[in-house]
Formats: sequence, C-alpha cells, structure tokens
Amino acid sequence: MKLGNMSVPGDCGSISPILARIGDKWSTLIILVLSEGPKRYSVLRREIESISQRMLTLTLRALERDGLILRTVHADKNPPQVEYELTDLGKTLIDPLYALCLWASQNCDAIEENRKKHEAEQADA
Amino acid sequence: MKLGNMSVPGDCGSISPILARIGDKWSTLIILVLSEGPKRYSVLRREIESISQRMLTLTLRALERDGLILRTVHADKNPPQVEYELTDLGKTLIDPLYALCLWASQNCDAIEENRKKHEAEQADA
DNA sequence: CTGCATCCCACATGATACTG
DNA sequence: CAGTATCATGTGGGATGCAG
Repeated sequence: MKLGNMSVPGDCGSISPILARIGDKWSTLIILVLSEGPKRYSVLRREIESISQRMLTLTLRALERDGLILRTVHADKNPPQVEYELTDLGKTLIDPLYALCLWASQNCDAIEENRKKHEAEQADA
Repeated sequence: MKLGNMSVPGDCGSISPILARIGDKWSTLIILVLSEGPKRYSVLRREIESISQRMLTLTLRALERDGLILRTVHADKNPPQVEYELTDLGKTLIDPLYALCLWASQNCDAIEENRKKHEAEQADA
C-alpha cells in the first residue's frame, strides 16, 4: 500500500487485521490506561467505567495472546490479585495510539459540529 | 485521561466514540486510500477489494457526515461520476493513521509469533 | 456508474448469575 | 478479587435486486 510519498511495507491485507484488533472497541482504551503502569483487574474495571466484566476479560486475553500485555497472578496473596502490564511490544504502541487519541480530543468538537451541520442540510433537502 | 507524563485534554468518554469511528473495519482503509488523492466510487471499490458495495457506501456516508471526506457529484458527466476526497480535517488524520499502519506492518510478524507461542503453551496446559 | 433498499445471518457485546 | 457460564440482543456486514 502506498500513501502519497510514503509507502507501507507489506500489503494492506496483512495490516488490516492488526488494525482491527487494536482498533476494536476496548483494546485502545485498555492499552492507554495500562500505559500509566501495571494495574489490577478491578482497577481496570473501575477506570474504564463503561466496560462489562466479560469484555474486559475477553479483551485482556486477546491482548495477552498477541503479546501486547503481560498477565501476572499473585496466587499467594489474599485476596488474590492479578496484575496486567504492557509488554515491551505493547509499549511501542503507546506513541501512535496516543497520537490518535490526541487527534480525537482535538477534533471531536469539529466533528460534532460537522455532524450537526450535515443534519441541518439534510433537513433542508 | 492521563498517559504517563502526557495528559489528554477532554475525558476519555468523548474520544472513545471518535476512536470507534476511525477504528472501524473500513474507515481507516478508506482514509488511507484517499490520502493518495481524490478517487471515484468505482476506483475505491477496486482498490479495497474485500469491501462490499454496501459497506463502502455506508462508510463513505459516515465519513462525509463527520466532515472527513468530501463527496462531489459530476452530474453532467455520462456516465455519472462521483468523486471522494479528504477534507482538510480528514487530511490531519493521515499522519497518526499512517503511524499506526507503520506500527502494524512492522510488528505483525511479532504478533503472529506471540500468538503461536501462546497456543503452544495452551496445548501444554 | 453510483448507490439505495431489503432480507438475513453471524458475531460481538451486554446483563446476569454463579464459582474458586 | 478475579473470573466463567449462560442467555439475550443489537448491530455489522454480506448477498441480491432495483433505480436514477
């Protein structure tokens, strides 16, 4: 795939699935939250208010499977604790993801505005 | 939301929907393809092989609604032509998106490997 | 050529309840 | 605390056919 002057090594068919994973509803959020440092399961749940227990578990597993996060069980503790943290690979995702986040926060107003404007035009027609 | 030393203006509740939009299955691909320049509907269809007509239209409409792309109809032409291009707002997305793409292409092998390794460990247990 | 409408199914996600 | 299991559901997305 090429992008203007830039070119992406590898075909776009191979990056699309990756994009799908990190772009899914929760992965990005989880990675960003974990970028602050290791967190326990319950902490993640609290910080990502809207996520359901189920999806938190599923997403964490998927990210672990891909080697983006590390899951550490402290079985000796009572109550039991499980800590999640980014792997080195996972950490390399912080920067690009943060850039995207920044873009989103900077432009969400503009998008919102465009949406309203568009609705208004629709009403005319 | 905070990310290590960095902090994101606005709460994460507001950026999540944005991330969801640009992170959906097709938006990223379409934006990247359009970053090469304006394209006609049929051209987009050809370049993004796996997309269905329906999803192409739907995604284009959504992106247009958000002011990321511009839709221009050349009604005078025969056969009719419709051209899509990135708006200025849309163009600001290229860089962060490209960064992500680059990451994906650079690390998809590592991820693939991790996945296999993980499966092997599962088999042991 | 462009693209809308309809049908339809699979899957992703949510809610709730239960377990070690 | 950290999950798992089950059920219910909404939506994404493909196929097809029609229209301007």
